Order: sequence, then structure tokens, then C-alpha cells
Amino acid sequence: MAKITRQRQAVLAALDSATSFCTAQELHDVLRHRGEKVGLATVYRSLQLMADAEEVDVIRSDGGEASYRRCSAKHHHHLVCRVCGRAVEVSGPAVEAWADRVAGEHGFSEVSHTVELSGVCASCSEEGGAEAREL
Amino acid sequence: MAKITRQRQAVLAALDSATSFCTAQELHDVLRHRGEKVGLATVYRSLQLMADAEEVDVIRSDGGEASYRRCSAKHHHHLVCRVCGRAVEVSGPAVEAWADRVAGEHGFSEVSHTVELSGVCASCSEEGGAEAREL
DNA sequence: TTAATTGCAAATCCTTTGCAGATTC
DNA sequence: GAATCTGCAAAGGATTTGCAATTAA
Repeated sequence: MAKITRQRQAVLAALDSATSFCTAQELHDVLRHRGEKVGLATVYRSLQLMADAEEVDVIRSDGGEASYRRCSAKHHHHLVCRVCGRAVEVSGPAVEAWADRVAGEHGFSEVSHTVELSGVCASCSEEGGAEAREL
Repeated sequence: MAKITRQRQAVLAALDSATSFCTAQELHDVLRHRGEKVGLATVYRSLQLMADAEEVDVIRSDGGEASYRRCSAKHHHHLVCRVCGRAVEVSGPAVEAWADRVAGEHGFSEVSHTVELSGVCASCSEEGGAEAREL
């Protein structure tokens, strides 16, 4: 079973230090800058394993790439700023309830849902275009 | 502006006859079987145009492919069966309102949201594993 | 020791693009 | 006739995979 290798820990650490969702390639860059030598394929493989073990969340961007995020135990969603990329975690009891109800009405069970909100945060909309320097 | 070509109409027709979401490649196959000669690239291009014009819905599957579906004019979401792939359109006034409120609370504007529900539909869960033969 | 893991590069898969010829308006 | 399409094949970008060398247990 799963061995605890330097690479695996590095990927986890990179994931932990990320503010929001990251693609495998972004994580690979982070590791590279940190001086950790980890192959891109290994990053992909590690993320896959973690995703299978449900240790990380996976979402698909519009471009089709997979983004990963280490997830806290509890279920929640994200509100991401389209301009600066800042993300806020929001819990949505209302949404959870809605999802269950709607699913139930249609006879569905074992329901899971994906909810992602995006918009422009206060600072970015005021300044009319402050760039994202923080990634 | 948009020309009405045989290929374009064929893609639209294929999309209309589909029960649920289809990938570009699936649509291409459908057309092929119907005897319509339409290049794969053309299918992609048509779908892109339609998606831009908001004439079709686009979602990303777990595998990373884009799936398209002709949609009614109004905004709505989908409840998809993980087993047979059947999809139900659900409107979510509750979700829309929630999204706006949450975003507002965090100072975000120009909010958009993505919501997809998946589960196992009644027939599939009863039969404990009836396969999806219909695609 | 030994099964699991890594790295690299080649291979895949989905999607996009360049371009010459065909089409719609 | 002019601006748009289409098809094909080549190009791209993300992710996967084969395999020999490496490493944790």
C-alpha cells in the first residue's frame, strides 16, 4: 500500500500551502520553485491517489483541466474572484438542503453536488482592474 | 454572421435527438451513423458557436471532456443519473437566490454559478445495477 | 529483500488550428 | 463576388503509461 515518499509529502505540502484550487501543473511549479525535485508524472499520480482516497477535492475548470484542493473534513463550496483569484470558503446549508429535496422529488438517491460561485470581489471591482499578483 | 449550413443543422438535429448530454465525439458518431458527412472539427466548431451564443449548455465530465446539451432559454441546472446517464432539468430559484446573497455578503459582484447534481435514479437504484445500454 | 514508486519520454486523448476549396448570402 | 464555412491533417495541451532504476518498509 501507500508508501510515504518524499515526493508524496511534497505534493501534500504544496497543496496545503495553496489558498485555493491548483492544477497539477501549478503544483509542479510550486515544488520546482521550492527546490523539490518531483516529476510532473509523479504529481499527477499522487493527486490521483489522493483523489481516489477522497483526500482531495477535484473540480474541472472551463478549460477542462483538473484542479485539486485539500479539503477540510466538512463539506463546503467556493466563491472565487475572477480577477485576483482570491477564494472564500462558503458553507451552504441552504444548497445542501435544496439538492437533497430536488433529488428526492425526482426519485434520485445517493446525491452529490458540485457548486462553485465566481464573481468579482470588492477590491477588484472598485479599482476596476487590480491585477492578480498573488499566485 | 452565422450561416445556415447543412452541417450546422445536422449538429443541431443530433443534439435535439439526444436524451441527455453528449460529447462532441458522440454527436459526430451519431451524424456518421445517420449518413450525414460532417467533419469532427466542424462539430466542435458548431458546438463552440452554439455555446457562445448560449444555445447549448456545456458541462465537463469527470474525464475532462466537454458535454453539450440543447437547453431551454432560461437558466437551470441538471440532475444526472450516475448509472444510466439520464438527466433531468431542474430550476433552482433557491440556489440563484442563495448564490446572490452569499456573494453579496462577501462583497462580490457579477456573480455566476455552476451547480450540477448527480445521483442514482429510481430505476437504477431499485434494480441494483441495471446497466446503461442506451447511449 | 521486495513490492511500491519515481522519472523520463513516448504515447493518448480531447480539442483547436492552418489552409485550400466549397458554400451561403 | 465576398465573407463564411468545411475538411483534413497537423498542432497543442493536459494527462497517462511503459519501463528500468530507485526507495520505503
